Amino acid sequence: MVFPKRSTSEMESGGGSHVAEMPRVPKSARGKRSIRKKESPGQMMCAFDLLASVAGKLLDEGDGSLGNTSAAAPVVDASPKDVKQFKNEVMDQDSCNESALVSHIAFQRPANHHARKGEDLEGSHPLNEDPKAKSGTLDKESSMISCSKAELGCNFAAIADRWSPESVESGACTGDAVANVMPMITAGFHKNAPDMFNLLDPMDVDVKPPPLVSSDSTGEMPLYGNKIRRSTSFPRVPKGGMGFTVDRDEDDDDKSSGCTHPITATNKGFRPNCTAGHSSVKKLLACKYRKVAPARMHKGDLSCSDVDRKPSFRNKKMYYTRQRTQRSTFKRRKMFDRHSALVSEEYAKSNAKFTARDSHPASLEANKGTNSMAFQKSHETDDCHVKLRIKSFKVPELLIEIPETATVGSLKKTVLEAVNAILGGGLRVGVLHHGKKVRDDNKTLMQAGIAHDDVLDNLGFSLEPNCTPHPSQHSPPEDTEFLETVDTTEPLARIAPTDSSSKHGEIDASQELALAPLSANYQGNDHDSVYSPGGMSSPDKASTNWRAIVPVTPAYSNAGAIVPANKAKRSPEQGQRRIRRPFSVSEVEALVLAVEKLGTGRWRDVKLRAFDNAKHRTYVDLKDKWKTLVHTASISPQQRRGEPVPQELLDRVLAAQAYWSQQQTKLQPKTPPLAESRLLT
DNA sequence: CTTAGGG
DNA sequence: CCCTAAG
Repeated sequence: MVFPKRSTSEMESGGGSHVAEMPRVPKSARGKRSIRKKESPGQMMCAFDLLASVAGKLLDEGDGSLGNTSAAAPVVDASPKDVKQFKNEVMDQDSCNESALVSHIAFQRPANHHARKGEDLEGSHPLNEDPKAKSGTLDKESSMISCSKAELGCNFAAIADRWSPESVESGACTGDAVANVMPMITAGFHKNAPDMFNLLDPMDVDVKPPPLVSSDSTGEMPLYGNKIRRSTSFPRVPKGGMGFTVDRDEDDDDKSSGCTHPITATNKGFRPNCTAGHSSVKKLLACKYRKVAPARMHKGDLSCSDVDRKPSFRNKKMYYTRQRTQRSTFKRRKMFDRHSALVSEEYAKSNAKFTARDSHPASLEANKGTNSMAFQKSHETDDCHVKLRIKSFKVPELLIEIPETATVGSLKKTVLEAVNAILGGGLRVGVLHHGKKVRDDNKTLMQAGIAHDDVLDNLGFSLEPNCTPHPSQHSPPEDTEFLETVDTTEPLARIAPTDSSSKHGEIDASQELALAPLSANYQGNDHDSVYSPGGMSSPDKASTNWRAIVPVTPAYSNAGAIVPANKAKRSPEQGQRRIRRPFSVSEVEALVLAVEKLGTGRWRDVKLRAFDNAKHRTYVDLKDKWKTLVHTASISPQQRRGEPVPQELLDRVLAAQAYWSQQQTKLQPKTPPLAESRLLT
């Protein structure tokens, strides 16, 4: 048989030479893995990404304490100067930002806060205030808690205002087209604080933010197009069928959630370095945080609950800062979790404005569900395109608790993390039209009244918390999965955030978290149809009402409660088992294909080759799956359980298994690789 | 971090 | 899937 299709083109470094990839290439021979990250060409960054990236940079550069190498230089002594520096850095970064989209991050001091705080911040890092005093200072407005901090020993008071959807909306709508919003992050200080310094400058948004929405020619949302379409078209793939092939680069489901990327970033981004240790961040939203890490919320993961319990792949990757991130460690994450002090953030909401302009005649249908009723694009044909630009998103509030003794670097890190977390997973995008929330995701823009000629100022976007209140609700995880998330979410929006990877390849989507990821990468993946935007498939899930915010917010709003609450509820922190995600036939196929080519024993490569986009599915998972496949293939069909795997695939499994094990043994003695070629034929 | 295996 | 031992 012809097994391994040995194409010389393997990705492996050595790759080419003869036939098949060598079963085992010495690591040294392999290219640097870290570098291997693939980048997807066509992706663009969206506002979310930008924000995230900014944050990432911030973090990254932030201070040595964060970095591995620079560990030595804890930022500890913060002199006023440091702060300044910090600020500058930020600004610089901001300006550098490729995309330029970005927003500012400002630290504000609560007006009523003690002056000291401000001082501390500015002056130096370690804040020596009396914790108590601080907590006392909380605003009344803030629903959050002071208590928790005490426990934590954090000095900053966390403040959280809960925001209601309404508020969000209103904010969003407001309208000046131009207003930029900056994500404000309130750390310990109040949000309204009078004086704040902007760390980042508002960039000109002009720069073409990556098209959140616009792209012209394509007609559909550039980025997301695929996804969307797919979703619509294939609400769900029948289990048995092999709908899509997973095949290499594309497969997998995770893509959908945009969250992923951002999230990922987050996690990775910070290195939990202990140095900073003290501060950790916890999201209020239980979900957020966790999710973040996991990144994917849809499918199986229900939102919050399951997220990523263990640090596994998902978290790991954060391409953001580090290239190598792919392989970043769990450790970080773990550490992070552990130490985390807590930062609670409120949901961030944000709004964005965008302007719409004319556009091409393309259709926007993409976002609408398949079934739309009324008109499709009845209008004139001319401009069916609505171009929008989101100038910036504001992250309304972020609560962060951090010890006074924390370094500035840790503060940065914390903020970054919080931002990433939010971006990553905890948010979904809402669309507001004339101040009203447009909840029907299936409507076409036209139907929703968002026409090219109308849009400009009437359209708003909001970021809403994306967690689900209780995982329990979901029924079959599969079905439900995504819906929640999607539900309210505007298709477009979801899309937007995405692509992290594209940018520099850095961000991976790994995280499951967040928003729908959309990275281009995923295109092929959906087979699982994890998310069916349309939500059409399952009735139950129906959009039900998981409106984003509603349920969730309340729960978490009590800050005080939150912290403890989360833990109490489920401290997923360390570990719950990951949810089970049976391999689909297409995934199996992809696996088989990859193994045929790469052989057994090179799981990391298999992962990269065929499941790079599947955030969940670690190489260990793949190896395990292979193990089970081999077993499955060995037993009688009657004894097999679960979704049946086509016999053809099983046969290939056995053949590949046999082939590669043979190779392995052959090589052992000292057989030259060449031998294999003969064998093959 | 990866692999390989056992649980 | 998880966990661990070994590289």
